[in-house]
Amino acid sequence: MNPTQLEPLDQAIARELAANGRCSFTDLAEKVGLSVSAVHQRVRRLEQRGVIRGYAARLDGEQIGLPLTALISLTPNDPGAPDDYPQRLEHITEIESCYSVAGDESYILLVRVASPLGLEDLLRRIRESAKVSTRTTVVLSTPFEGRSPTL
Amino acid sequence: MNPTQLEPLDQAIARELAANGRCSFTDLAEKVGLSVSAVHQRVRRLEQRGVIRGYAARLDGEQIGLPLTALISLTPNDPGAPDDYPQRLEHITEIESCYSVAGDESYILLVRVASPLGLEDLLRRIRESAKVSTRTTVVLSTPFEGRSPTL
DNA sequence: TTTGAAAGAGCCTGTTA
DNA sequence: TAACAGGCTCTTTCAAA
Repeated sequence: MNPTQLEPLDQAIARELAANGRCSFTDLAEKVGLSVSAVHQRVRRLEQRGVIRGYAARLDGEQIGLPLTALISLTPNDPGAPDDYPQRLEHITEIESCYSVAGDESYILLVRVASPLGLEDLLRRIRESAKVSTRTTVVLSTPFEGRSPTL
Repeated sequence: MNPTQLEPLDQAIARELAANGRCSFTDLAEKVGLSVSAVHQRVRRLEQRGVIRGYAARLDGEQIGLPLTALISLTPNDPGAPDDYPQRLEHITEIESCYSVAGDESYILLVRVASPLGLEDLLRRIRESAKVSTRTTVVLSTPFEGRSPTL
């Protein structure tokens, strides 16, 4: 599944792009010590292989009108039902991430909403869409988030 | 703090860059219906204001050698100690995100490691650095993650 | 897989409206 | 604020090793 392991050069490229997603190929080439075209080719390959899944601007929740973050744990109401919860939740755009977890609960969602009222409405939609009970943990502040991994 | 609210044009730009962080200014200009230089100016302003906090390649944890994700809840050992936990944890690069939360626990961390042994070692370092008890929820799979918000 | 070169596309500044 | 025009940089493809 994991062919060999990421080559050091690819590792360096991925690390750099994780930290600075808009880095130019020229800069990238300098940093990893390859020609521009060689770097270009490797980046394309990393994208094709799915090592790089995409690029995103990281936005400030406060400033884009979604100041309220929460973690929502899901417990199935009907333990016999088929486990298609992610599909049932996919259309709810307030859900940024969905993790299937080991433990008392089945899933944990990370969501962002505009207000407590928005959270209330979101919870209602999650419960209805997925037939689950929810337990919500409100995020008070975010000391740091989305740091790039050390490869 | 949130001057007025994000203008529709800035909103469109932020939305596009959240979905496609490497989008060229030329494409961006077409999509939002402005000239390239006007878009350029707005993007720079969004970056300066901190609406856009940066750009990142989204990497596949499996393929970069960090297949194990976990959520770790922290409870202070000494409730009287000053609350500088984020600072105490900042240097631990396996911690991708750190949320201060309302509830039984004080913080929730999202971490990525290479193996169960790596997780064990990480937990030890977290407990030592921050003087906390930990409760760990292992992520079994990630149906989706880091979706861009709907502005 | 890497390089270098070359053409085109895109970036970005200064100026004008 | 936005558009335009320039000079310059970056991207992308190609042939060669």
